[in-house]
Amino acid sequence: MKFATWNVNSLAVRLPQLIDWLNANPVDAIVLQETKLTDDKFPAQAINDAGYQVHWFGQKTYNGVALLSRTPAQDIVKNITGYADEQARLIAGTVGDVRVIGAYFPNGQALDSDKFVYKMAWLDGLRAWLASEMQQHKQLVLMGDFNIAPEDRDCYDPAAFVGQTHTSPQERAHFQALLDLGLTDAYRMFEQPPKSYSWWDYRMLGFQKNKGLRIDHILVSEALKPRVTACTIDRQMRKLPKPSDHAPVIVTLD
DNA sequence: ATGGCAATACCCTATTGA
Repeated sequence: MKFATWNVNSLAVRLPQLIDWLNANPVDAIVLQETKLTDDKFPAQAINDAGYQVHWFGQKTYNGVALLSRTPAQDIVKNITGYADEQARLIAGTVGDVRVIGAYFPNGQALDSDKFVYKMAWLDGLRAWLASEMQQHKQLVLMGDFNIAPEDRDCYDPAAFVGQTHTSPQERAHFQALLDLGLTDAYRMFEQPPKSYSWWDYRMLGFQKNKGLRIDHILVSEALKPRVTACTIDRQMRKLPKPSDHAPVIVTLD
């Protein structure tokens, strides 16, 4: 069984890459972030034709998420129950015996910005909802673009990020709080190449110089953890013409 | 050594991303 997450940075632009990727990587489910499409513009037919069921939840210009699965997903939830949000950032569904949650965490922009206040409140809301969700679904995976680099080794230059978002103690405390709920970072269950990242800035030859961040994550519940056999980042996607700035992350389970 | 991007909306320059 395989699950994946990918921030596509506009599904309108990245749809051909997604279809090609699904053909080459027949995962059981994948969650997408930053589709940047209103619901009426979502390319459901092309995704169905590729062999996937899909639920989506979007808005114009920003955000937007989707859950694709080979078998139909049940009990779909959009955004965080109990946290009123104007932005389309989360979608959940049950695929087989696993509760799959796909999320596009807020960026935060700057530590002193209103957007950072929103990021903290959103994370509070996520944790509260997730705690109850995990009680109802022992086999659960939370994946997406977390916009948090959990450790210094997840950032190409930790010193340069001091005072900025993505690596701040506040954000890392929130990431740890998710782990404390009983979740495990699937990527770190295995030995990985040093300087492994999932996002590289389009500017400054970020990818060519491997100046990146590992901010796209797959967290698994205790019940799911023993089934995990691999977790990888598909860097190849970042090498294509017109790439997303994020690479897909894939987890394999027994 | 430095700086180098992309997508969207709306009206061609601004905003946002991370």
